[in-house]
Amino acid sequence: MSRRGTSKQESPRNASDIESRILATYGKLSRSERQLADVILAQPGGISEFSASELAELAKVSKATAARFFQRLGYLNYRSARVAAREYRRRGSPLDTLNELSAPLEARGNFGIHLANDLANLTRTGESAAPEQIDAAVRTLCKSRRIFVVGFRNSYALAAYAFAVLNTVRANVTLLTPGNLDLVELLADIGPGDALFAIGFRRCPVILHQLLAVAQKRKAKTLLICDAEASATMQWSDIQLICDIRGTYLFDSYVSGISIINFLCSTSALELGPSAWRRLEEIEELHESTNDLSDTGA
Amino acid sequence: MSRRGTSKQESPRNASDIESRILATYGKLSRSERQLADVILAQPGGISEFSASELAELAKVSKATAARFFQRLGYLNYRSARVAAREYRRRGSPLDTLNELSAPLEARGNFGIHLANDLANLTRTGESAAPEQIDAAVRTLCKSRRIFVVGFRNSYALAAYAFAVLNTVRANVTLLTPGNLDLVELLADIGPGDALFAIGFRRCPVILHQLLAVAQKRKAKTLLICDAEASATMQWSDIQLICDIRGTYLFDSYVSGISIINFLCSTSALELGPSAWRRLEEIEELHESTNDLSDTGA
DNA sequence: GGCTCCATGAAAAAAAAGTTTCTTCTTGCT
DNA sequence: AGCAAGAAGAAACTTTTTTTTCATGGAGCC
Repeated sequence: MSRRGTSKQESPRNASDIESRILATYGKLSRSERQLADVILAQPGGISEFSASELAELAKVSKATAARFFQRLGYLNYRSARVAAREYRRRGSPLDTLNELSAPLEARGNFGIHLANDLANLTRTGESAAPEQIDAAVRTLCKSRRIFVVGFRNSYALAAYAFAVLNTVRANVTLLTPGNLDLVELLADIGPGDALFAIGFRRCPVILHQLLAVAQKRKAKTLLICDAEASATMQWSDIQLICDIRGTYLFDSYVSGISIINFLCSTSALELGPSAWRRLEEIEELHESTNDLSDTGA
Repeated sequence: MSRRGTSKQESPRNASDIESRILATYGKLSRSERQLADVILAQPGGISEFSASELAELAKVSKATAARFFQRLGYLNYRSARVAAREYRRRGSPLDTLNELSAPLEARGNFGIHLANDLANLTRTGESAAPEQIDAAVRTLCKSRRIFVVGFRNSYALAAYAFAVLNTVRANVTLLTPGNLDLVELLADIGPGDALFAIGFRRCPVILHQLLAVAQKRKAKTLLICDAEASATMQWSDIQLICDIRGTYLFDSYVSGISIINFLCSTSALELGPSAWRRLEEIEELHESTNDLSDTGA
């Protein structure tokens, strides 16, 4: 019982978060206070990541003003504002429910953060992508006689995707599955006119370097999709496409890799024109004739 | 030359974030340190929201230990760890990108359009995602004794991804590779306490239905990631996560699928807690001892 | 057993952070 | 102009946080 927090301890307002409180009084703020308000509102992570002094400094305002600001906002002091912000942000975390009463956990909030991060990855990747590298990649994918697709560990999934899509668009695409001896055959086989399409995101095995190096030595084109940290690998490839892969928590995000691969293959299909369409059509017919797809819809 | 960061200032490691640093040494930590590590890893928002004292209290450990912990992790002091965490989290903030570019995407020609489409897919998927389905999915991934991951055609790549990530987090995960006889073995083997994690995007073969149906009949949990058009398949699964997959040109876009899978696995790791972290560390160590990764960076 | 080594917490010391006081400055009003 | 009110910074002050020092206790070794 007892809605704690309505006591004199805290603010009379029951406004939930700092942002609301600020916005509710934004018009009545003085110049310095507004500077502070602006700084605070501009923090996507909320104020709990900052000390009052830091905020003051960011707003080019004295610590005194900052201290007063939070009191005027209705908090007992900065500390209580900070923990309030933290609690607020925390609502909706799966851990919450886990810790508090293991009943139905409600994971709403964090998913949003996760998606926002992936959105940012995509956007940044798009911004930094070099058009001429993309062009070169498409040309390579279209003009090479044979294409070998390779990727290890996490990158294997992307390689599998690239293979699946590319293979519907053109012939002579091979996915080198890790762990078998195809790799050796490749080394014996690859040459001018071929291309090695490598996916080499963070934590990729050294063998990828070796494959790229050999392919290059044999005059095959080498195309690498990787992240910015893979600079060691990049030097072994003719064309590099660099993706943003930052994840919110433990794992890197590969959405931008997937997206680029899709784009490359789509564009290649466009470039190949009728031959690609004919192939797509044939594949479709094959599936229909074997009747193995279940797309009857709703 | 010039491995910045080797100076006395900071750590010799170039590990980017605190979580990585912790995982890299998790096994070598003492009891108290591990308590701290657990508390820290359990914070989805990172440490920057907390003071070292607060962390110490949460971990039931003295402030002294906390202070030492961050130094041992390679930071100059707690403050620098906190700032690092904040910076790390900040990179890639959606605000960053939203504020800074927003316009130029469309100036990027077809690639920009393509990316914009993927962005929209992600956003829509996020908006329509049902939190209780996500919760249920995470619970299933954590609590099931064994998990079988399956996907055909394009969905195979996503299944491979799901397998790769899930497998770093928990044991008893199996990827059913299409085309071999594992499928039959599965049918004989699966039962209550197991889960079938199926990726069934458009144009999936009927065998997926069959697998799901059998799993369900045998009281295994069935979890399906699919698109809105797969309603025929959905009826065979206990939990459905529906992604937007509209592509700009020939191919569907799987970015939202990748994103959801990443989220599910991350959240599962959080929920599994120490057991997941220990596993991550073991895997990391195995790779290090076999020396097969090439992460030396620049 | 006696020894060292190391982890740990308690407490002291050092350093920041946060709050209050006091003074200055601006602004608006008469 | 003179005055009052309020805002803001500097600096003094208080509180909290962080680091270091020191003492204790346990694990492993001779």
